[in-house]
Amino acid sequence: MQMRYAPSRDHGGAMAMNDKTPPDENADQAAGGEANPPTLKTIAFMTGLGVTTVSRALKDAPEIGAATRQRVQLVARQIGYRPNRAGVRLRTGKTNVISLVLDTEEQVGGFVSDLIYGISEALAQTPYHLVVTPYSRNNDPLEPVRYVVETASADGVIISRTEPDDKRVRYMTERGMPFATHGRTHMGIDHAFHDFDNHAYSIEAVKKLAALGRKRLALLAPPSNLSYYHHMRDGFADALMEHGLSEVPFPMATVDHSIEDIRKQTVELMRRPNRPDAFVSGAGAGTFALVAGIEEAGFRIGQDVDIVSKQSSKLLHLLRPQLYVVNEDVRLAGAELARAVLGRIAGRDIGALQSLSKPKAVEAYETPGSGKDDTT
Amino acid sequence: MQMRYAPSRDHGGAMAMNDKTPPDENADQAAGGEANPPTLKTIAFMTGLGVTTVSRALKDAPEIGAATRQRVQLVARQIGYRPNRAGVRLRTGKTNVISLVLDTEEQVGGFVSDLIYGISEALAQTPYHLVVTPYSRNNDPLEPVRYVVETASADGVIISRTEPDDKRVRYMTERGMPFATHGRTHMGIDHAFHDFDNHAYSIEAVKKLAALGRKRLALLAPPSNLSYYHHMRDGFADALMEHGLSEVPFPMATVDHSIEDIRKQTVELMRRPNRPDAFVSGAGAGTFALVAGIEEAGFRIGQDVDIVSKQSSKLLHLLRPQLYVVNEDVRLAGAELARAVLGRIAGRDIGALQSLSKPKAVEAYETPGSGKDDTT
DNA sequence: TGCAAGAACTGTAACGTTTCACATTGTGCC
DNA sequence: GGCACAATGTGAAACGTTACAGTTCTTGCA
Repeated sequence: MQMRYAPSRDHGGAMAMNDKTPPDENADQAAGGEANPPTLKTIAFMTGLGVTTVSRALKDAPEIGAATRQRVQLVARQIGYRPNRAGVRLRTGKTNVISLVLDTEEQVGGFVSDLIYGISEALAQTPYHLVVTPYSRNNDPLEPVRYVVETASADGVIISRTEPDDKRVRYMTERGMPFATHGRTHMGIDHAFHDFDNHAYSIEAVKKLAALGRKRLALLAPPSNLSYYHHMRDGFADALMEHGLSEVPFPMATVDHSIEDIRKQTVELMRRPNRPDAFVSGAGAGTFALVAGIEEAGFRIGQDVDIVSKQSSKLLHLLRPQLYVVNEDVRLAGAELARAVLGRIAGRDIGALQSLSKPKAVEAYETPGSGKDDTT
Repeated sequence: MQMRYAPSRDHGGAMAMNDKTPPDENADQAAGGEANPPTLKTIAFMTGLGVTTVSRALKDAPEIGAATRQRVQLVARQIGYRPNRAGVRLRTGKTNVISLVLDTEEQVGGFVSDLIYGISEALAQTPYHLVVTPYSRNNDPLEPVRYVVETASADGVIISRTEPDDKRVRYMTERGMPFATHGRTHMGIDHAFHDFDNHAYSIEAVKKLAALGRKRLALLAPPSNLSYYHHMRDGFADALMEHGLSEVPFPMATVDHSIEDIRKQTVELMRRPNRPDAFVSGAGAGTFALVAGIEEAGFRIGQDVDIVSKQSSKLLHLLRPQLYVVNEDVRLAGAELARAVLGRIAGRDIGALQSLSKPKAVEAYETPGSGKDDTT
């Protein structure tokens, strides 16, 4: 698949061998050596054009003749030309990078993996790279964002752990940095986001528990500074009201607490006289702790207590088949978030870049072997 | 914290206002406007030096006077100078990027999150960014690596899912790309790695099961193409021999299979006449499936069957307290891997960049509340 | 025929950095 | 006094790209 350096097409006008200098020592005709990666200059030399023309031709600029354009693009493809990221970035400021800002204390459960995979998938067919920018929950969450903005080290940012009044959102909006949030805000700023509908989730969860005849419900909620705390809590409260159920407050535990803490708090809660007879849980890992605490206090899931839990992995039914679960597709969330930032970067309308993922129905355990068993 | 542009220190020789042009419109003395980020030129202008001198002074080059060096560094610090990554990269080829190459079908369990957090932590105090380069298990694992090498888009690479004869290792070694592997190889190539000692792990696991009086053990192993399959299997076999136990083959399930598949296979295995009375499991998520399968077949953990399992999260004891676990610190692995690549990039000796993490002792469930209870 | 206008292409400069080869001192030594 | 030589600093060029301001043709039209 060898391209000749001075094509003899008698097609465009002056095609005489010109004096353009070949890029460095590439002149030794592809002698099987360690050829440096081709640049615009390489293509310019091969086609006999100027680098400006080549640059333009590759991005379909209108002032380049159709024949030339095709010729350049053909050559570029043949020799596997890839624009040098540093060159582009230096000249234009465009980094082709999306920064995912992550809290490194994030709870277990594959949440982060799935998010990253989802984003990666969406970015795969684009020139964008994904860089992970971590921060510790103890530090200012604004700091990593400020870093990215100040150093202009990404074209777009994805953040999670969104708060109702989120300074990162305000900051990036002010600075004009495209971004998308995992979770919504309530601060009068319109921005791209993807969110799981936790309001609907807790309504469904309560409905399920009501149908099971449960009366006194506790909520294992997110930390109260996060937006989805409010969504989940509001849905919970609304549904309690609607079904005439009461809440057993459980303020000492959130999904951010350690497994150990949640377990302890649950034991304590269950030993109270007015213990709950059901839980709605905001996170899979937390549910592990809930179950442990409940059983340690001497009660049984599905009998004394029912639990509806969100989960992003599929492990809960293996923990206790009696659990009711709602699956949250975090991988999808990642893909949506990527789509959203890319949209913002491309200048698309914010309205089109906001999505809410409705929870599926509450699932009970489906006894295995009920499907077709293929062997023996 | 305002720096004057023409400092009046009568210290170094000629300090007269020179003709060097101020960088773009920064000349309007920090008028509260959107000042562009400072560059070498900015510092050169402020100090009255040439950009070459400034560049040298900042990297402690020997041909710069101590006084000048300090002066430059002071100014740089004051105005918050950060080298422009694109500039450096274009000029030197150095990207200040570490690429983590990940299989996006990776099993659940927070493995990836922890790895990333570990790496991030180690990278935090360096100029390095972490970019995640995904690939699908269906595609050629060499492809993402080739991409990184060909486009020189990172200074170093971390790979996992290492095979005994790993073409990625060969490729990167040939191309001189610094890298570290999560897992060892056996191909006569010396390279940086971090690994968990799975050989020791399965020996400990078998020992534990032997002590419990178990006789017929099955192994939920990694897929046989991966290096640690052999380590784990060899340790398993050695220990069986030593303790005079026998193996019940369990070849139809590996830790890479879906939860569902493992569960099914386990049920089938347990219904055989010569069912195992114990398992050694290579992964936490797999153990969930094992437990489900065992119980579905009508047996009880801790009674009819014992299991020793590796885990990276801390959930197994909440699943069944009767399980025996060995914790694998993946976050540590991440940090070690980062240290290792950085070491390779710095040209350090390979020998110093190989580490093996010994398993801790096999842990039984510690009944909660046995420690100090602080409330009530 | 002359000329304006368009089409097609080009060179130069710039982004911020480092490297190279060179310039300007002052200093020690004979 | 002259000279070599450190010590210290310097401008220019280059990395690969794109934007700007031309330049060279061809073509249409008065």
